[in-house]
Amino acid sequence: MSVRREAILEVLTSGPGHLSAQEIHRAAQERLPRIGIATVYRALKFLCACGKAAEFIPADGVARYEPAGSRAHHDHLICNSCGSFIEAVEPEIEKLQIRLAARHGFKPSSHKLEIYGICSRCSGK
Amino acid sequence: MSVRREAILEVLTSGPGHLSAQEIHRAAQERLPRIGIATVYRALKFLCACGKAAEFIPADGVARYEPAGSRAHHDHLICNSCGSFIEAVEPEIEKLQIRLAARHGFKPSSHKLEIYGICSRCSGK
DNA sequence: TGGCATATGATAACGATTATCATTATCCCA
DNA sequence: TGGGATAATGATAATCGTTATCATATGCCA
Ligand SMILES: [Mn+2]
Ligand SMILES: [Mn+2]
Ligand SMILES: [Zn+2]
Ligand SMILES: [Zn+2]
Repeated sequence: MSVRREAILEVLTSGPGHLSAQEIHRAAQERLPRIGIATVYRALKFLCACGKAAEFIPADGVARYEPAGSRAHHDHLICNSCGSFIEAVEPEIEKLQIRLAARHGFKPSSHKLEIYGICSRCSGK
Repeated sequence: MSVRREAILEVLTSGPGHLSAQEIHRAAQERLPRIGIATVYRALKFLCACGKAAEFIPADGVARYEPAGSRAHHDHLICNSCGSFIEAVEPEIEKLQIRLAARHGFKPSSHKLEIYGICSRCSGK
């Protein structure tokens, strides 16, 4: 773990989470002003490969990253209005997914459940 | 509906489904050799807007399209080995998703469930 | 037929990501 | 400790999917 990779992991764990590579780059530049965007992409790939970060790609096709390893799996509720990500998990859904896959002779290794809509803050309640 | 938009809709409904824009372009060129890629993108946007097609973006970030309107909602099992898309639906999951969202004060408008793994053909059974 | 809106194709532009390559930092052992 | 292998870095070019632009073509109705 080089000093930049440490810094990027620190951005992931201390920041608001669910950041894009560009956002991570901007945040990292506050500590390491000369860090390049290529280093950020390389570090993120490295951190994902060793299980310290996880990448996911929402409907706009831009990859986002969050810390992993110590954190449990979860799904995302994504607000179409403010863009915020709400983390949620429903164990029953997880179980049913496995059964659904099995019913089709499919061996699941990962899954992505994203629910798009309007968060409580944006719906003005 | 212009002749090209008809042709592209025909590609969507008659082909193997879950095609990317580039794949749709290639297929459409077999009937309309001079059709441009820009027309394909425009037609796909048009068809999605009027409910005749649906776009979804899997984990590689490349948009794929399928016919819509007459077809019911479904989720996808995506094979990491051969890239095939298996359509599946589990009504119980659909219900639980709505409850999960409600629990967070979230008003869902759409969702995407993709399960990645190995299909029965590729697992050699 | 003329006029105007829409559709089209070629191509430039764009944003995210990856590849390249020269330069630096880091590691490891004589 | 020194120096050479090795890995990491930053600048930048290249790539890929997608969108924007613009001139031309086509369709449609008065
Ligand atoms: Mn998350
Ligand atoms: Mn489908
Ligand atoms: Zn919101
Ligand atoms: Zn397969």
